[in-house]
Amino acid sequence: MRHIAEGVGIKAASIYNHFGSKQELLQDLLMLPANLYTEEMQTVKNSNLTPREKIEKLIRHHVRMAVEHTDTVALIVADWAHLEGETRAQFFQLREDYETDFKEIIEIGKTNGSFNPNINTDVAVFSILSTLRWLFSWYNRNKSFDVEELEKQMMQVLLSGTCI
Amino acid sequence: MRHIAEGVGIKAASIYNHFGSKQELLQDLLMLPANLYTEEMQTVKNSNLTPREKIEKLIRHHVRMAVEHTDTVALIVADWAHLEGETRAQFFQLREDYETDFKEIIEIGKTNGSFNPNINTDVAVFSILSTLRWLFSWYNRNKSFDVEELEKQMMQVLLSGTCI
DNA sequence: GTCTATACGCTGATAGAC
DNA sequence: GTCTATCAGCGTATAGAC
Repeated sequence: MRHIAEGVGIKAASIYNHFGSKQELLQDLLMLPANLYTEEMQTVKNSNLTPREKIEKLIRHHVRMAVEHTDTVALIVADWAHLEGETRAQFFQLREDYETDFKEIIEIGKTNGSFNPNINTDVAVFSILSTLRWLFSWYNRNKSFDVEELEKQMMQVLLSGTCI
Repeated sequence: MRHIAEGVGIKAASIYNHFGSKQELLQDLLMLPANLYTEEMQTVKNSNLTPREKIEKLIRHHVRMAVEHTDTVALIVADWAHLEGETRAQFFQLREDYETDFKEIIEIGKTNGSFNPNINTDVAVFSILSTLRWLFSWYNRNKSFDVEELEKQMMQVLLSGTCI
């Protein structure tokens, strides 16, 4: 709290005029951006895009978040583990629902020919989301990389692989 | 230190008869397994496998580590950030060298037709290693998954992608 | 090599003056 | 809404008995 206070030019005690506790501060910083992923998922689900287009739109959203809100994504990925009680359960639920929706899109895509039915959906989604979650750390070291090129590359690597 | 001591049935103070400090304990736990990745990379580099086979061998090694030494990999991935001083720099170097070697294999593979020359090597390697680093957490929730099937799936997802 | 006792810095948080 | 003063708890680590 002392470090955070120093960052905004006040003393630690003054933070408690704005947030009830350190935990409440963490919750306010985490949950709002976390909900952005859920909202994007709802938009995608309610669209009439193909499964392939839906996954591409979600990937683009992850890339945009990593690029435009690098620090916020870093906070979510690194510090969700410090959430407690009700809010922690709520975050877990958001995350689990997101993954379930993601998998469902892939499953449907498997049946209509846009995704390879031989791949395990669990493994594939884990791989895609692992990469997208930590993309902020890659971008932190490659800030000059063109955003549209990054989107294109992520699409190719995550969907078509690195081989010929 | 109290928790660790409790885990082995002694008091926290007694740990200091075996390790000079908490930091030293962390270093001993981290650096030995971290070197296993470097050793495997040396073996692969000195082999006469094709680039594609080299990457496949490295992927298999990551999967084996995640499955057979789940807790150790979790420790490395989560707690390397708490390393200090000389050892921290040493860990960074190991990791950086590993990534450089990994990228070099892909680059060579691009020129002789086993990897897609249109993909950005940095992005591809980041994606592959992100997945492999966090695989331990997936396996923690899917311990019953067959190891050979997991190897096969990882190979397919990371190298050929999820699309048709 | 284990224990108890203890030092001491850092952390989150509160009380109360301004 | 900010500050100073202060607290209680926890963390790592040491001293010294057994």
